Amino acid sequence: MKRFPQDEYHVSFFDEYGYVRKLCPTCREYFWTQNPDQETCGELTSKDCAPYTFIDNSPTRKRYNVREMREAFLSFFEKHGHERIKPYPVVARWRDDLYLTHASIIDFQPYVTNGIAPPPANPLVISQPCIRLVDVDNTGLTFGRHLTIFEMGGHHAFNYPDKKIYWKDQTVRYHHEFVTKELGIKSEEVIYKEDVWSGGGNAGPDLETIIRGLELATLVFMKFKVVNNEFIESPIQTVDTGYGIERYTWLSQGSVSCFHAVYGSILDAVFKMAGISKIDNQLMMRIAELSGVMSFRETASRREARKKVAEHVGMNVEELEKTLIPIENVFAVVDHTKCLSFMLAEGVVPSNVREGYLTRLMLRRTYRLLRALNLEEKLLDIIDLQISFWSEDFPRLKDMRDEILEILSVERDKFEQTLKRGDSLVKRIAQGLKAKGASEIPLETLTELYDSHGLPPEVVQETAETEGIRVGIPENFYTMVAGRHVQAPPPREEEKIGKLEAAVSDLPETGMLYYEDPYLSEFEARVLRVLDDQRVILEKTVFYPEGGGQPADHGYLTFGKARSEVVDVQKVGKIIVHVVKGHVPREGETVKGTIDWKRRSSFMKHHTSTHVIMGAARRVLGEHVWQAGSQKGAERSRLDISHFKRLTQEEIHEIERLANQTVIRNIPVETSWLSREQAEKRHGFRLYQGGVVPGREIRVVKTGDWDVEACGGTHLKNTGEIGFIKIVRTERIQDGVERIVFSAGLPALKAVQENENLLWKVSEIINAPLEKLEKTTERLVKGWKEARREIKRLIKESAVKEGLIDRPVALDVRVHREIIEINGIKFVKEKFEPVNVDLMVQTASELVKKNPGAVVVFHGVERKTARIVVMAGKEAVKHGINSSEIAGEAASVLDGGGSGRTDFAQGGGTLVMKMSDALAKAEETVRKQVKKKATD
RNA sequence: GGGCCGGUAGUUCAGUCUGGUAUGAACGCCUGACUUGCACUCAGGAGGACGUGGGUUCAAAUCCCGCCCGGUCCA
Repeated sequence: MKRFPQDEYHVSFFDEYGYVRKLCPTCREYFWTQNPDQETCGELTSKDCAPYTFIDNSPTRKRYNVREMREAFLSFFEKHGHERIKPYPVVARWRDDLYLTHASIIDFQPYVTNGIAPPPANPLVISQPCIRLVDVDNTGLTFGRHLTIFEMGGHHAFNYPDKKIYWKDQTVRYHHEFVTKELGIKSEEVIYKEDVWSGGGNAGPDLETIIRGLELATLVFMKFKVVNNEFIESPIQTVDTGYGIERYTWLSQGSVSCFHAVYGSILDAVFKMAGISKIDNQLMMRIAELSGVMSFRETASRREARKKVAEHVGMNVEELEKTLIPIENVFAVVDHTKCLSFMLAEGVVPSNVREGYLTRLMLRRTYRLLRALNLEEKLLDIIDLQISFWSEDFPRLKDMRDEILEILSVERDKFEQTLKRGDSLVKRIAQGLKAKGASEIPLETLTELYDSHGLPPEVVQETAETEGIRVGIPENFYTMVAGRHVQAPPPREEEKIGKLEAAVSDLPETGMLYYEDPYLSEFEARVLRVLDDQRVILEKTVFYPEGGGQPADHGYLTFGKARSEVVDVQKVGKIIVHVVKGHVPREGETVKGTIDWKRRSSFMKHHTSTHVIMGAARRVLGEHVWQAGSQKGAERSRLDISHFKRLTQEEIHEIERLANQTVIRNIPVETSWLSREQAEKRHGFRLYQGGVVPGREIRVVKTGDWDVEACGGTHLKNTGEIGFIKIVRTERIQDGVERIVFSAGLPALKAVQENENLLWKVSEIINAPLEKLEKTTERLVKGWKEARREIKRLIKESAVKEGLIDRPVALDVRVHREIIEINGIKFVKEKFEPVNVDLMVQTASELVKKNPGAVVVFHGVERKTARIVVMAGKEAVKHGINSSEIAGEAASVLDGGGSGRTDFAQGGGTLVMKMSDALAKAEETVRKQVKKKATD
């Protein structure tokens, strides 16, 4: 990363307070200090520039807990003219480029930082819960320097060309005043380290603030946009600060770990559950002083760091790890469970996609940690502790408590199943390998176990080694797995749109008549442009362009005596393009447009129904239900919702009932255009059901008290016009996403009638009245199964009887059986009519069992195929009989094939009239085989 | 969104690559014997639309193509 020149960091505050710029000899970074003796940058990182010196030795005036620290921060900036803003959700639903809120500035990107929308206040201050999963491996190891969930205190100022709030100097002064005056830290203890910050398409110089080894805040001066790796000056200069509320809390308490400072009673409770009681505080403190060096991505260097810590405290590594690992695990557990609670409180459903997948990974990781601590059954208890601990500051947790616990227990059960399944799978594989004399699981199997069955190699190792099978885990295991997934990205269609965009960029916005009055079906408008003889742009239109899951309108444009058919309508920026077939109007001409009203009105019914069902689903299933996609049709539409279980029949019916109740209530549907910040303020982030909505102004569709969404579709005036909603079926399109397929209006009635027809048809077929359908079907299936069993039994019985080669004449119902002797081998031929392969096989089997010296050839013809079954007794096989060969030879005469084992084979063919030839061939083959053996 | 794995007896699974009788295995269940406690033991028995629909073939649990259901990895 490039460095900025000194000027970018040199603020007048530094001169005024006697700060000097130095170069850290260890990490080669520049820093500013008031202390002339300060040699290094003073930060404890993996480069080990300095140890922590605040452990058991706090530099602050008093001890703060998280709430007190948050409040101190917020009210300090409030006092200095900042407006306090409520935190945003930890799931960044207003953005499509990331899943989780990982910094306070995320709340204002991209609309505010790009100047599209004004900030909710300027300047403002916020304490934003953030989730960062990149440091998940380091959580616990570094005693709390890394957390997956933390609060970022941010005071932000947005400087526009015509309106400056404050910039670098003031930002540093605010920070300095906060830590010295408010917290009481000595000025000379505060070091400012130069750095370059870049992220989310923006960049700028930043100062990291370091006190007693700990980095506490980052003061970022966003003044560049990043375009193609180049920094371009941005017209808006944003002060983006991040104060680690937890780190300040830790500093103020000087506790052994940040977890002690933040989680207090929860940490104690988990230690107690884990039976960790005797913790050597002196030892812990000495470890803590160096804990920051443990942050590494690779296991190898982590071991090195571990060694360093061990030396520091005078223990060997094994001894140290034995004490330390359970403690680190507890640290990670209290962190991860808070993180999970917050994610689930936002309604994230664990799944195999997007933020749901991150939640799943988090849960699985937590569960493994708990297992290592022998605490897996305490998961829900710990979550419950977190919920009550944080609820006072984040009441949503409390509201969502029951849902959080239910989602979690379902997800945990799933994982337990996976582990259980995996365990027996590994055992079977291990036993199979042992049987083959192998002693190690092949790498390919190991990768497959992970990739297809979700079993990390460590888990496989654990199980396999109890079976005495070794498991070698290569260093680059996960890279290798990733290699299995590499593939070319799908080609994009962006280019075409780009071309079109250029061709219409000079035109004014198309008037959207369908918004002014969604019931309008005819209009007149002037043609502004015609492209490629098939794309028509009008000054205004009632044709709805495809968008938001609602298909484009169809219809006609008439002009003079000609007319063209509109087959598609697309939106390019703010221009609406009609794709037409047939005659094409001229530019400047006035045309009359007519849309296919039946089609459109059905879309409107289905679209409003989607919102109605959405509201119903949320009420029946819970607040975690979000729209994951939707597609409207004229007959049938679908709505995908996030939910953690398959929908039951009862739930579907309840959703259907509520939805229709809403139809009957005839609720007015109001649409309005609101500014983004106003819409969010009034309706919350629930608005973004269909995904991110771009632009400064948002169209809000409000269905009374039932549902409100940002939506660009055409809607009915009130829900009563829907008439009737019928859920046709549901399917699970992904783990955690259920698809509801439904019909609205008359198509809904049609759907019901189709089902009814089906019932009638079935009733007719099985000849039972509708009300007895269930009982009768049950009886029929039962009877059918019994009959199958009976047939099987009879075949066996008959086979035993018929299997006697010299049966009593009375039993000899068949006249086809022929027996001849060939060199002491009894050659038995018999025609079966009708053909029943099962019976043939069973009878043959019985026959050779009783007559080991017999060769049986059973044959028969059904329709156009001839079948042959060959069976040889033990003695016959010893005499050289090979059934497979006999079947093959005979069947080839029939223009077919046959094979099997020496004692049993089957064959057949289509030349049914050649059966006698085939049998002759069979006899000939038997003679050959016997003769050959005799001469051997 | 993309990839991979799986669906066979009440349950967990063999069998699928290489098509040819599901003598399928274990556990569970039923009957009986032996025993009275630790996964009792022994003998016998019942229990299968091989997920589903097509195709290929003389012949499909097995090969090919849809679909449904479950699992899992990646972004």
